[in-house]
Amino acid sequence: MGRSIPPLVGSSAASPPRLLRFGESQVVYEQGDVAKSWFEVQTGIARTCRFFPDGDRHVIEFYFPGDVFGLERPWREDTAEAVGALEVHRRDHWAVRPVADNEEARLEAALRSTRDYIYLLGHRSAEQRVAAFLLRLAERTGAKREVAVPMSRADIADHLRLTIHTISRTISGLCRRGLIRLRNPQAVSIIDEPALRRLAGETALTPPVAE
Amino acid sequence: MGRSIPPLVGSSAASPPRLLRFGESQVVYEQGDVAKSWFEVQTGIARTCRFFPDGDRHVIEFYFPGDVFGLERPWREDTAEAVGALEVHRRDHWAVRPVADNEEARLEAALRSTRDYIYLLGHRSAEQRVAAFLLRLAERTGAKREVAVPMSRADIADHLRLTIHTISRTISGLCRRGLIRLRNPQAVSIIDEPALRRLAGETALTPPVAE
DNA sequence: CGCGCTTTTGAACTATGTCAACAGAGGTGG
DNA sequence: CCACCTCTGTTGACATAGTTCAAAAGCGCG
Repeated sequence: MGRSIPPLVGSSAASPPRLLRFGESQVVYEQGDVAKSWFEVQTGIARTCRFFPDGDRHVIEFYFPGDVFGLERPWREDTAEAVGALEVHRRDHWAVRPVADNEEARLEAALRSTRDYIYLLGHRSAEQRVAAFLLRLAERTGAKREVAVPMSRADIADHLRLTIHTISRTISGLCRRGLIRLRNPQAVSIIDEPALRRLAGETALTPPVAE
Repeated sequence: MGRSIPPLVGSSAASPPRLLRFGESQVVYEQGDVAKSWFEVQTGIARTCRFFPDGDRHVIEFYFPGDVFGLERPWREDTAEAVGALEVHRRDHWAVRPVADNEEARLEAALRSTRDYIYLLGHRSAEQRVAAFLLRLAERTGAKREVAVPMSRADIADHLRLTIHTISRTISGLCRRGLIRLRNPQAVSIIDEPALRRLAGETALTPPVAE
């Protein structure tokens, strides 16, 4: 499944993108900050999260190389952090930004994807969520069989709204049933993709959308 | 809490709104239809839902008099139905539509509200959800103490992602604890609003947004 | 009155969370 | 190079919120 983000417009010659590097869990920007720029992942993975008064964390989305994030204005709706080593291009000027039409398209896509996410959260079991997550991970990273899982169990748990225990148990369960194999905690082999797909449910998730 | 929907523009003289009436559970438009018009509730309540292959239903939102719904294009993302008797004004022409800027604002508001909704679904207990639902109902209908609950328990359940049993039990529980009183299943009196608010959690929900 | 709805309530079940312990990988310093 | 430490992931035993199943209670309507 491809990216549905509209192409960017404007010449970057006007303000060349700056390459920024972040380490494990370093903050790219913080919830509530004034938004002055947006980012494109070069290498590594970024995550956006919201933190709640009760100390709870919600991982909204993961961004992979080529993905764009941090487009929202005027304030950051969420905090962006590096999952492991991360390189991003920062664009400082709003002149270099999706045009208005595309902005609307972007928001619509974001809304649609958010709704699929609500479906995942509201209507699917732990096993279905994990299956769907792995499949999407494979799709998004272009992996066929050997899927890299660079984020921690805690990241996955806070994204799927489960605990690390349930994630771990569920993954073990999928292994036991022969749907996947675990070379190591960060490397999953998909053995029986059709079964995994069946488990995840037909309802494909729409691709993620930058914000 | 007020509506955050931008004001509408365009003269309705060009195409006068048409008044339509619907009865209990009649369909205003259906998921997948081509969107040719949008609606403003005059009297009664409308609900938008999504239906899933497994027969599951998700009630996305309720719309009260003055609320606008069905703005999305080019296809209906969800089905709109009447909750009891409903009168709406239909606007047939897209000329009479929020302007582009406002459209963007609307989508942003919708996205924000959807995120609060995710928070409700992902991080709150049944009791907290029901409390929040009742308070929002009161706010939206301008009720102080005597809140009308025109939708069925099934509607509420499919909106809060619980079963009718849990809804019913939870409401009974709130009664037993003296936070509310139940004159009849469709009429709740809020007795201890501060306690109800505390229960619902600080995190106020943003007002609903038409689509 | 009797039927068909919605709501309420009770009892048993189950998925997931909580608590607790252990295992393995990697890093650091002796 | 090994001993130790920390951090993450795994696993087990138990707790519990919410579901499921079953039935009764209220209510409108023919």
